[in-house]
Amino acid sequence: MNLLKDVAARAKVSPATVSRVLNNPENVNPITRSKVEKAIKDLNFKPSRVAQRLRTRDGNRKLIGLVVPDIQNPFYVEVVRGVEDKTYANKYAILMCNFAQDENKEKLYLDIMRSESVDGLIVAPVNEKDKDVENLVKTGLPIVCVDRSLSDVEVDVVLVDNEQGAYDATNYLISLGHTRIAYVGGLPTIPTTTQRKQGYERALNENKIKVDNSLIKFGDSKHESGKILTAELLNMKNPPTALFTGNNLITLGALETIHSLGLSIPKDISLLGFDDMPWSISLNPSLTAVSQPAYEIGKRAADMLFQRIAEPHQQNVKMLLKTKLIVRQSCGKV
Amino acid sequence: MNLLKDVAARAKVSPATVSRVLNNPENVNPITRSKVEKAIKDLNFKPSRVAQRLRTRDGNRKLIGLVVPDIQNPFYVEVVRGVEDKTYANKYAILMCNFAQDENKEKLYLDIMRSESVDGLIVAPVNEKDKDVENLVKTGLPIVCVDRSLSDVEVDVVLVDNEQGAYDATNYLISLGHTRIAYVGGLPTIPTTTQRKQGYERALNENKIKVDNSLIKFGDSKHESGKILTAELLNMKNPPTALFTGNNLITLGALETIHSLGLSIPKDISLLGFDDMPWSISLNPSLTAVSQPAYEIGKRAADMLFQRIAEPHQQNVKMLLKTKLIVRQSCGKV
DNA sequence: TTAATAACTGAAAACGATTTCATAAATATT
DNA sequence: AATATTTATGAAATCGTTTTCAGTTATTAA
Repeated sequence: MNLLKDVAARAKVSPATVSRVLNNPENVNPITRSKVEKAIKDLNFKPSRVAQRLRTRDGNRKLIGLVVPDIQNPFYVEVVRGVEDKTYANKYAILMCNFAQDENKEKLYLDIMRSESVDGLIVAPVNEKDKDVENLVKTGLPIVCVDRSLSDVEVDVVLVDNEQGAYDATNYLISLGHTRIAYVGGLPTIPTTTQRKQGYERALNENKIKVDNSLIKFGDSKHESGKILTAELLNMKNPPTALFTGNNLITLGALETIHSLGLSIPKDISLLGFDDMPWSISLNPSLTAVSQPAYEIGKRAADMLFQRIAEPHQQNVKMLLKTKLIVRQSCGKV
Repeated sequence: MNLLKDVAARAKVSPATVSRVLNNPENVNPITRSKVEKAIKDLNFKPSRVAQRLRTRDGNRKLIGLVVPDIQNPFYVEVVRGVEDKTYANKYAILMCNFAQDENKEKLYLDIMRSESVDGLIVAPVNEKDKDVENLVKTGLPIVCVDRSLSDVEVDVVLVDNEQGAYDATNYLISLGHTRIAYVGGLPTIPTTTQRKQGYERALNENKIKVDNSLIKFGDSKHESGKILTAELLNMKNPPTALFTGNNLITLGALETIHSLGLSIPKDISLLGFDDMPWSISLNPSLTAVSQPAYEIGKRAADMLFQRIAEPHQQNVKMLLKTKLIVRQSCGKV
C-alpha cells in the first residue's frame, strides 16, 4: 500500500506539497503539481480516508451516517436510494446501519456513528423521545431526521403528512359505504403509527362513525405481525368490512392471511395500505394505497444534511411532504 | 467530546493504561481497572474508531465493507440481513454501498472501502472479470464474493447453483407441456444471468426442444427491463406460452406487463420466476418461483469473512448452496 | 534472604494524513 | 535600486488512539 510519503519521495517534494496537490491544487506551482500528479498516478495512490478523517476537524470528512429502522421495508429502501444518489454525486460514503426496529441495536449503531466521526447523520429515530438520538443532536453533530421527528429537541426533519394521508384513506373507505373499518397499526411507540391512527379516527369522527377500539390493533410493524393481527380481526364474531393497514409489510401480511382464509378481495373484505410499492399493481388484487414520496424524502434529507454541514448554525427546518391516494382494485363498495 | 486522555487524567493513570482497560483488561490490576472503568463511565467515553483504525495494523478494526449490486432487489436485502445479523453479534460495523449495477459506482465504492481500511469485504462483483475487485483481492484484503464469482483469481465465494435451479424450473415448465418457453434474462454480463440461461438450455436440449433464440432476451436486471422485454415477447406473432424470468425485479416487471395486456396467468401465459420474495404468495396469481437461500448466503459469507480475517492464509473455499422450486399458481398446463 | 521472574504501569513512538509557521525565491511597488 | 508583497515549499506539530520498551514493584524460587 503506497502512502503519501512514498508519493512525496517519488516526486522529490515534501509530504506537505503532496497534500496540497490533493486538497488545494491552486496554490502549488503547476510544474511541481504535475510532477506530483504523475507520481500519484504511477503509484496508484489513494489517501487513507481514516487518516484524513482523524486529522480533519470540520465537516470535510466525506462520510455520512444513515441509520435505517428496517431495510426489509421497501419504503426505507427508496429513502436509502434517494440519499445515496445525492451523496454519490458528492463523493461521500455512507455508513449505513439497519437497526431492525430494535432499540438496542439502534443505540449501538449510533455509538458507532459517533465514534466513526461522520460529518452528519440521517436517521429515523425509534420513537419521538429517542434519548440516544437526542443526545447526539446535543453534541452538535449535524442530523436530519426522516419519517419520524423528535419532540424534545430542535432538529431538521423531513416528514410526510401521515395524519392527512390516513384521513384521506379512511374517508375513501367511508365513501364506499364502509363503517366497520379496522386499523392494523405497527409499533405503537413510533410516531407514524399514532399519527396514522389519528387521521383514521378523525375521518371516522367527522362522519359520525363511532371509533370501535376492538377494530384497532398494534403490532411490531413487520410482515408476521400483519398476518397475526389480520387473523384476529377476521375471526371476530362481527369482523370489519375493510382493513386499513399501517405500513407496507403489514399490508403484505394481511394479504397473505386474507388469501389463506379463502376470502376474496374486495368482495369479502376491502384492503387499503399505507405505503405504495413498485409491485403494488401486481398484487392480487392490485392494491389501493397511500403513496409516500420515499425517494424524494431521501433526496431532500441528504440536501438538508449537506446544507447543515455547510452552515451548522442555521435555523432548523421541518419539511412536510404530501401523500397521495392511489386507487386500484382492492377496495369495493359495501 | 471526551478523549482517552481525559479519562486518563480523571483516573490519574496514563493513557496507555486506559487503552489497556479497553483492549486487554486482563493485564491491568483490578483496582486500577475499576478506577478507569468508573472514569470511562463518568465521562461517557467512547473511543474514536477512526483513531483506533488508523493505529491498528491487523484485522481488529471492527469494520467490514459490504458492496451490493442493487438494494432494490429483495434478494440482496435478505443477503444484507444475513450479513448484518452476524456482524452485529461481533460489534462490527458495516460500511455498505449500493452500486446499482453501475460499474463506475462500484469502482468508486471499492476505492472508498480500501481507503476506509476495512478489515474485510463482502461483495457481489459486477462481472466475472471484475478487475477492480480482482485488484483488491491481490492486495491481500480479506474478501468474500457472494452470488457472483471471479474467474481469474482465487477468492472465497458463496454461490447458489443457478444452473441447476434454472434447469429444474425449465423442466417443470416442460413437464406441464410447454415447449415455447422464453427466458427473460438480466444483464448479460453477470454470471448468474448466463448460468441460468445454461440451465434453461440444458433442460430444453435434454427434452429435445430446439432452443429458439428469439425467445431469449437480455436486459439490465431491473423492473423496467422486465416490463419491456415481456412486452416484446408477448407481441410476437407466435408468442411463448411460458416465461421464465431471470430475477426478482424482472418477474415483477413481467407481471405488470402481462396484466396491462389483459392476459390471465396461468390461462394465457405461465410465469415462473427466479428468486422467491416474501410476498410472492400474495401476487396475482401467487408466484411459482426458484427460491434462493438469500439470508443464509449472507450469514455464511459473513462467517467465511470472519474466518479469513482470523486466518488470512487458509485455503480458499467455494460454497455452493441449493435452490428450491416453490410451486404455486402461476404455471398451468398448456 | 537473595535472586529470578512476573505483574503493572508510563513515556514516547507510531499510524497516515493535514496544517501552521517559517523561510526562500520571485514578483510588484515606489 | 531598494523595499514590500506574493508565491511556493518544507519542517514539524497534530489528530486520538495503540503498542513497544523500559522501569518499578510484587511475587515466587532457590
